[in-house]
Amino acid sequence: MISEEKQIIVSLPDGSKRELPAGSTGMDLAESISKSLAKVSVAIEVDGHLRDLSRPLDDGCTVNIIKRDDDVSLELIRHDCAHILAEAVQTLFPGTQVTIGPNIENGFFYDFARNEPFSTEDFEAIEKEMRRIVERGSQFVREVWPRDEAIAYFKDKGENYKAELIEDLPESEDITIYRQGEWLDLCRGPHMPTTKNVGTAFKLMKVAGAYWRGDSSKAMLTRIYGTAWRNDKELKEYLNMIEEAEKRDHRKLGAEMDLFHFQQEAQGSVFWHPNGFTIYNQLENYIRRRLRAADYKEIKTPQLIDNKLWEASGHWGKYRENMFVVPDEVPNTEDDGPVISDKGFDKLMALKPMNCPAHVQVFNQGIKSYRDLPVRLAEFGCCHRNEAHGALHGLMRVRQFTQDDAHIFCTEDQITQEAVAFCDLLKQVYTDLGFNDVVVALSLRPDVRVGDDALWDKAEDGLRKALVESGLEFREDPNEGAFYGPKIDYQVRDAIGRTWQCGTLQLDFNLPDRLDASYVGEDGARHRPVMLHRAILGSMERFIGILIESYGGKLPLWLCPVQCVVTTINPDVDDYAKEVYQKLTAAGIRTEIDLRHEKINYKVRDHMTSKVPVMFVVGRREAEENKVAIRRLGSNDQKFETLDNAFDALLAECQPPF
RNA sequence: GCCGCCGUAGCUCAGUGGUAGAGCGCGUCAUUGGUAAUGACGAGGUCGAGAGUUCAAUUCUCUCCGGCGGCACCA
Repeated sequence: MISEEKQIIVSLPDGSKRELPAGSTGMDLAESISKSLAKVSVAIEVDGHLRDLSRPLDDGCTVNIIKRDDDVSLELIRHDCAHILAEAVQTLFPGTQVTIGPNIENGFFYDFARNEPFSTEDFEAIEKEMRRIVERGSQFVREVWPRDEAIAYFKDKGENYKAELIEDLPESEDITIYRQGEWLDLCRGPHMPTTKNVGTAFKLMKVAGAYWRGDSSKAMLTRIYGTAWRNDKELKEYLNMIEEAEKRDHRKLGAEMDLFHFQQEAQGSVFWHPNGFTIYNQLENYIRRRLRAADYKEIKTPQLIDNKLWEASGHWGKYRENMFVVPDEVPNTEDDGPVISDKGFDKLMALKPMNCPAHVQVFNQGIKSYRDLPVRLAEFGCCHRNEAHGALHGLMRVRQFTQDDAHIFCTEDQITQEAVAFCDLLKQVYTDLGFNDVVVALSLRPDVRVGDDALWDKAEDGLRKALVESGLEFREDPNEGAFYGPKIDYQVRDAIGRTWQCGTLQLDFNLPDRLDASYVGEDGARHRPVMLHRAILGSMERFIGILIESYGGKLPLWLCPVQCVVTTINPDVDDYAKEVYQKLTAAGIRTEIDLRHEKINYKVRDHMTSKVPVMFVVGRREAEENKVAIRRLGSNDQKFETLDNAFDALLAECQPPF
């Protein structure tokens, strides 16, 4: 009997089409292609959206069958893992409420509400239970529930967080539940066919606190993080990568290379050591040269400024909680009585948390004509911010830091040219410093804002054009701009993949108005300039932290604290070594001489472990022939060169990129 | 700031209810060496701070400080 059943037609990624009975699922499609394909399939991608293999296909759609080996299946494995973790935790720790558990980069997490905190000592038992659930091979079954029923079900189980989630889902959305055996969870899906598809390549990594719905006024939940991969090899590689990355931690290398330290009397502020400050100065000088060439004028503004200016700028109201406030009063030095009198609190000053208001003061001196614009004022501006204690992180997040800051005052018509010039300059600097993995975001107008739409149009177009011309890939974030203007943020990654904001370009239509900056236009009337806040490195401290991690301490020669060590094999050649040392030092190469009576093996190891990039080793042979033996960090070879040739080559290599 | 973990010599760490140990580093001596650790000896610690329990606390409890991992924050 020929069925009159309706047929549907679906397209495959290669363009071919297949006809299937209506109601056929992804699995049916896979089976129609081949049994072996069906075996390894875990999901389908329908018109670009991942779906369960068990969902029926729509007529005319394009279907990509996802195999477990495919890259996209990683997110399924991780998401399934989160569910399995939740079931395991509820099995072992009854009374624990589940909340949310998404897949993330490299793994997954699940947030639990429980009176007792979890500890990493619980991991072994939880992982064992997870493996049992995987082995059990329960099917993931998708169900659509009526909203009220779902809310009632979770409330009845004491799962108040889940009930709240459902209550907040839009009416238009189906309430979907995924079952795995006896256990179920509210979930949008999709999932793989069974828990067995998750495999065994997962590991719980850490416990952490996390606020419910990311809101610090709400309950603190316990988050368990895990990592999950397609196979044990991938898992092992990832764990090795993490281990290697941790060796590049700038806090660790900072101590090993004797660059800087922190201590609790000045928590969150850096004590730069000679080695570290050499890097700092080299970097600062490089930026200074770049800025001069780009027609910036360097200034220096006060650290301590009366609160009247902060009130005028608006920071006193909005930013004060992060400011260090200082009474402008001679403190009481008697043993009795308070250090500061009541009156002292009426006369307050603050350490600047940013440089902008001070730069407007410099701009405001005298009368500016449109012919003076753009005015570009740069400062290596030392700022203090009273950051939350939990936010401090080595050089990356400190309480005292120096921005490579500048403010450009220009007309509305100059926004684009200035943005283009800045993006070019930033790209050039990042290239010189060896960065190409930069996350760039363009943040566009929020709902609440100052300035009219025509100005925002001009500003956003200018920034977009600048980014396109600079050739960096970027994403656009609607609504994410500041109320005072759109901005570009440049983020770079540290050794273990955390991103840190470094460069920024922010347009400001507000501050010139608040602080009454103006210029005389061609028409003889006074106009408001547009203000561009911009930094290339962001903070000297943070950027040096990133540099250290990015190079694993093996910095480019021009930034190295010690560029060359001259050392001897035996004391007979001390005089020759000194001669070599003086030649290099006289040429400005940062050189140290090591005449210790140690074996050459010991001295080589010593300097290699301190990451000295180049050693000139001299013995009797070299002294007689006026040569040096060159030993470089990261190589086990040595090269013999005449002193003159070695010197010329080294000197050339020590030159900064600009 | 919130949750959790941690704090022993300059560094990395072991250890114990009866006031401490290793390696590296440091100092002295010997060694005069050919490319990633020469040997011996020695100095060095109020066991983060304060309080409590105890005959006795570095060890157990609490509070504080700091560090680490997250979260929140980073106009």
